Amino acid sequence: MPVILRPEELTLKTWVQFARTFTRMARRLDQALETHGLSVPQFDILATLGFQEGITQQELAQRLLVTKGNICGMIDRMEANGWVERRPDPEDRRANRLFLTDEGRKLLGRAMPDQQLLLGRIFDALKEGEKQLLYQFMGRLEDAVEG
Amino acid sequence: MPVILRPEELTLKTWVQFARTFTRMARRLDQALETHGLSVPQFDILATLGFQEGITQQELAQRLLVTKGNICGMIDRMEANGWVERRPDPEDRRANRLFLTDEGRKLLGRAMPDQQLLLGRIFDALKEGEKQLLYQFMGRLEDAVEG
DNA sequence: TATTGTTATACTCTATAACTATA
DNA sequence: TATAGTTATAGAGTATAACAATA
Repeated sequence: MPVILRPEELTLKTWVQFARTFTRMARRLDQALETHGLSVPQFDILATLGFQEGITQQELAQRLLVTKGNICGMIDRMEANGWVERRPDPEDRRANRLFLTDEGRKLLGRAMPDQQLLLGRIFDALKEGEKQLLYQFMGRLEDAVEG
Repeated sequence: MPVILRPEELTLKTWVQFARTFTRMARRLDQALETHGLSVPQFDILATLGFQEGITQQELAQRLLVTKGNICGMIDRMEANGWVERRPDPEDRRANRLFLTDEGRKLLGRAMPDQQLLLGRIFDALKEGEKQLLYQFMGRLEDAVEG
């Protein structure tokens, strides 16, 4: 039975529940990633490169909403682990293009199905149309954030 | 015009958008809290105590989904700032009961309206019924997280 | 024995800012 | 001048685990 909230308290409570749900889901996903020796930000980088290789560090930073200094350190560690590779951009000698190594691709191939399975089980709580709606709501909320 | 996604990609994309929206909103709220010298976790503690004073550190930890060791350090810093107060529980000498100081209450009184204004502006992107729906979805998703 | 809180330790992610090399 | 990346630094929040006091 759905809880109905009064308008005055609805916004705040929705945000609190939003944050709570995000935290719980993120931790569950993090827990699953640990079995692969990955953190969430590292997985995000692997997944982004799996989707589109050859982007620059700057582009990666913008997609993941972090600074380039942050990405630089992340890539240092991930390159040391043999998961990703920096290749000089032949047309702009300031820039690096980022690629997955074979090992990085294999690692992503092991971790991604886990994540999808977990997400699938959780999102089973919503019907197809509800998921579409949620996706929409998220987009509208993101657009409504100023700055 | 709403974007329609194919079922196969919907779950993953919804999660990615979910995480992205949460991050953006949390940073915007954090930015506003900085003007009061507060972090998000600190605000969460003030708000929790503003809602219900006299809880123990353990109870606070459980509500905020963090460990008691974490809370202990947070309260150390916030007590040093003069925002909260530990009072020994007369009935259980192991426990502390937590209270806002006058200054903590004033600080919360300054920071909370900011946060509510910001949230109000962002959540204006959703109609009343949509907010209710989102609140519901979040509760169902949280319940679907195992562990 | 179990629980509350404390302490010590360590780690990850994050940001800022100054620096370099190129554009 | 502006941009891509690097480096150094700092800080917050988080967890784990061992410990003390009390229940």
